[in-house]
Amino acid sequence: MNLKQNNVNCKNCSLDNICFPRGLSQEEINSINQIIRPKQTLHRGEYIFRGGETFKGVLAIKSGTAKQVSNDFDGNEHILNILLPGELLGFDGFINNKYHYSAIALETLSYCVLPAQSMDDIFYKVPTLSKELFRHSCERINDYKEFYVLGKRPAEERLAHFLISLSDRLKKRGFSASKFTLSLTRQEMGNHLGLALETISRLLKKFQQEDLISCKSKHIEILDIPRLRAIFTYTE
Amino acid sequence: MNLKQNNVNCKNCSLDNICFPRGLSQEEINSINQIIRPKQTLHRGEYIFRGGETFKGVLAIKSGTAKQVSNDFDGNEHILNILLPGELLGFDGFINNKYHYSAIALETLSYCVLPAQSMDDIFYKVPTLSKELFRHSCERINDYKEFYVLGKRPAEERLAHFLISLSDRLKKRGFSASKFTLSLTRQEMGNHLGLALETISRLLKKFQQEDLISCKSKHIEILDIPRLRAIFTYTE
DNA sequence: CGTATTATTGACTCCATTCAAAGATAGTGG
DNA sequence: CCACTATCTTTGAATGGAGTCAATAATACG
Repeated sequence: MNLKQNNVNCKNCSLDNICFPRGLSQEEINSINQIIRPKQTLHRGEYIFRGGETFKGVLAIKSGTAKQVSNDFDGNEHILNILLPGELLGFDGFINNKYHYSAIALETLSYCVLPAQSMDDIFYKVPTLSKELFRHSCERINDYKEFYVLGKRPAEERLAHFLISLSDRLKKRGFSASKFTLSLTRQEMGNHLGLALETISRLLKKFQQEDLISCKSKHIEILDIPRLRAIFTYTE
Repeated sequence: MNLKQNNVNCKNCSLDNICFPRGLSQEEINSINQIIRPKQTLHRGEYIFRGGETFKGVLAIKSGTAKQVSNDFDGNEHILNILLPGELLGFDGFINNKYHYSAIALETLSYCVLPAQSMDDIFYKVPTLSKELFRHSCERINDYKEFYVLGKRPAEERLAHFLISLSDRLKKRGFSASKFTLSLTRQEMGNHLGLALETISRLLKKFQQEDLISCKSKHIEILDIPRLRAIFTYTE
């Protein structure tokens, strides 16, 4: 462990209003600071954790992006979600003390850890954080409910929703809402959205012809956010 | 409020190992007993809560079944889940202090309430229950992940999974795993699974011709659980 | 008993998949 | 730095699974 890692703490982290410290007081942030293990760095393709591994804690992406992946028994990969900085993962490890899905870095990535062995401590001593973790997990439930409903919609709506959802989440984290690099292949996007990679390709072309987006390889620019948003009609 | 309602308590409830008291000690069960509001009764079609309503608490189905429903802005209903006795609902109310989805009784139903106003108390004073609630919410995340992956599979697998999932959950609750009454129309099943009602009708017929199930109106009997289970290949 | 809702069945249609082949891009080593 | 290779993307054509439409049958309900 080097000094640079130790420098990371929640107090001076730009994600403090999104990540673990959301809703906590200064004192509480100080106290979780002693619990959170500072960031670890990974590169594209490396595993943050694997399905089946023992629960090591709830994690927070500090920088970079990741995909959450489930494997069925045929060996098929299912991309459950894309994770952005400030987003938490690993809640499922709380069930039977092991992770049920894998998380893989999509690009150079760093993350912080709320270690499994301190979870009990948190429930006993930091009720505000327990509550916050609970709220986070409830939010994930809502995310998946949205995915689930969206899964019944036509391909065009699914892709539009995916792009807008990314845009919204990036904006919330201080990144550009209209211009970003998506470290996913067409294959991976299709996998995540339950569509063939050819369908993704055709739809991206269509969106470009309609001047909704511009897209060169992995660089995506949304040219008309409201019109793209209007494509998927489903709202809570 | 009548005496009969007051008689309900977690200590003598048959669902104590599934519902709120799961994993709690006798003393802790005594203490939550004072928090949990005893059962309320509803009839088919009545709302347990409506999307948009203020969060009144996390609920537990005591008897009967319910559907969890989301409405898109076109007024279309989306059945997110079917709830059985001992299952908890209303976690989403924890976000912004309101429910985001509705819950509707599918038949005569009774439920218990862990009131919203005591949630803070629980986080501060009953860490074991906080932890248990957190675990429950994490399990719901996993449920929806499973739905999400399954949503990409063909119609036959989805219906097979739905029936087996019901069977498994009923068994866990002490009901018959092979014979049950499903208070859902073909329309509702189709809605939940993202299929047309005609598709449900055709598939149920097919399953019957293959001697996998027998089904007279709402009464379903699974004749060959292993073979029905083998239809959906996806496993965690 | 009659009416409304729900279920079945068939015919046709369409959206997205699959198959196939060519084109673009990125990464590697000489 | 360029050539070479592997991977990824685009595009077209054909196929198919599930949806839609429609008409009839069965069931539930007041």
